[in-house]
Amino acid sequence: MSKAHRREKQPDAVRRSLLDQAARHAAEDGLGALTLQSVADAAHVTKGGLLHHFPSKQALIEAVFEDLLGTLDEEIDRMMSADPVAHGSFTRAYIDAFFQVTRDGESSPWAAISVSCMTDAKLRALWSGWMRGRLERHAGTDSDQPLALARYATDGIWLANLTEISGLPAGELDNLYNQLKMMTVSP
Amino acid sequence: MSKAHRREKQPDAVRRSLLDQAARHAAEDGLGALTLQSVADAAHVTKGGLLHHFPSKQALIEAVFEDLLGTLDEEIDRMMSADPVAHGSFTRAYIDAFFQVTRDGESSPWAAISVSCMTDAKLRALWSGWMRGRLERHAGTDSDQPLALARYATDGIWLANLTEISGLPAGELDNLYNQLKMMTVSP
DNA sequence: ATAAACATACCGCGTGGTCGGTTTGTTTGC
DNA sequence: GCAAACAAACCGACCACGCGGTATGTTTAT
Repeated sequence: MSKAHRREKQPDAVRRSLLDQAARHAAEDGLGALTLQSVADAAHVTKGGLLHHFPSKQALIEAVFEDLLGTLDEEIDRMMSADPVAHGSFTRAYIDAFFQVTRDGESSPWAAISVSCMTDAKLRALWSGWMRGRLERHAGTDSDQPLALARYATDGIWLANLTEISGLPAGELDNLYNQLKMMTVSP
Repeated sequence: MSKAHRREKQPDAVRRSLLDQAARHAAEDGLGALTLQSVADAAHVTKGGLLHHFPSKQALIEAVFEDLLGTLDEEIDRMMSADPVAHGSFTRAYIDAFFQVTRDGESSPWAAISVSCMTDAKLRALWSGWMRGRLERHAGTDSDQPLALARYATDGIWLANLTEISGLPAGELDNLYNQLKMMTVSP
């Protein structure tokens, strides 16, 4: 019994809240368990209100994913601009970004979403498109094979961290992080 | 309109068929799209018959996963026994096994299942348990950090291969494979 | 006045799961 | 050897529920 239509209209804030809550719920219970009702409730809006912003469930999910990709882009750009060395700068930023969400654990919106993303063809395309674009853009500095291997290993670690109940031990995580970072500075 | 109850009873064969068809459907359309009805149909049994073998959908899925883990175990054991070098023998078998299903692409039962496995807490536990047990068992030969990194990279490659629409190019796959194998023979 | 931003009520449908019955196998008693 | 008795395998009809989505009303902003 929400009364959002009696209060001041704030479409942007509502939309933002919907995206955030959808990401949260997906991260907690998996994308499969995501419900329009639960998201609407969490954002203090009715299901009808949600469907006004996003015409379908699929549209909502894609919007969440694109939003997440956007913040990832910003973060990586920020890190890259702070990196004095050119060679492997994208790979280092990639590693840093993923270890950051890895340390955050399940609280990170990325947790379940990017995993469940594989089940959805559209999201898969979005992700691989993002990755392809990014690799093209940094072809000059990040196309070496050892760098690719470091990125793959990062993905694997991130994946393993999700499967483990309480995440990988912090010490081991640090070791892996350092080793990966070293891989990016070789010729 | 199945008439399986009129024909000769063959519970083992039916159970096997149910597991296979469930794995197939999950691999094709994702675990989320898995339906008791579709699995039962594919196995030429009614939904009631299916629920006689597996008391719930969850039970079916877990059984499929355990079955898959069993075949993976066999395969890895077989490969390890054919490996003359002790150091890193499990890691090599692990790499080989995963590259095999990677090359198979979506046709492999592992495709969608192990991805969707992350969304389900029970399956996650099964997988991490399997991995933990295996690592303990081969602690003497496969506990080096470079080996762990190689395994993580394998996971990452396998994951990337799923996200790409038509899989990674075969040539690049071979390069990565060789590089990983070389990582396992260092001191 | 008009459109956007919501709420409310409702529907169709597919789903997982239950239940009682029917057929086939297997064991037991004589 | 042969029924009777019991258990396992399987069917077919059914149900309750939750889901995504629609249609329409009401409030607010411009």
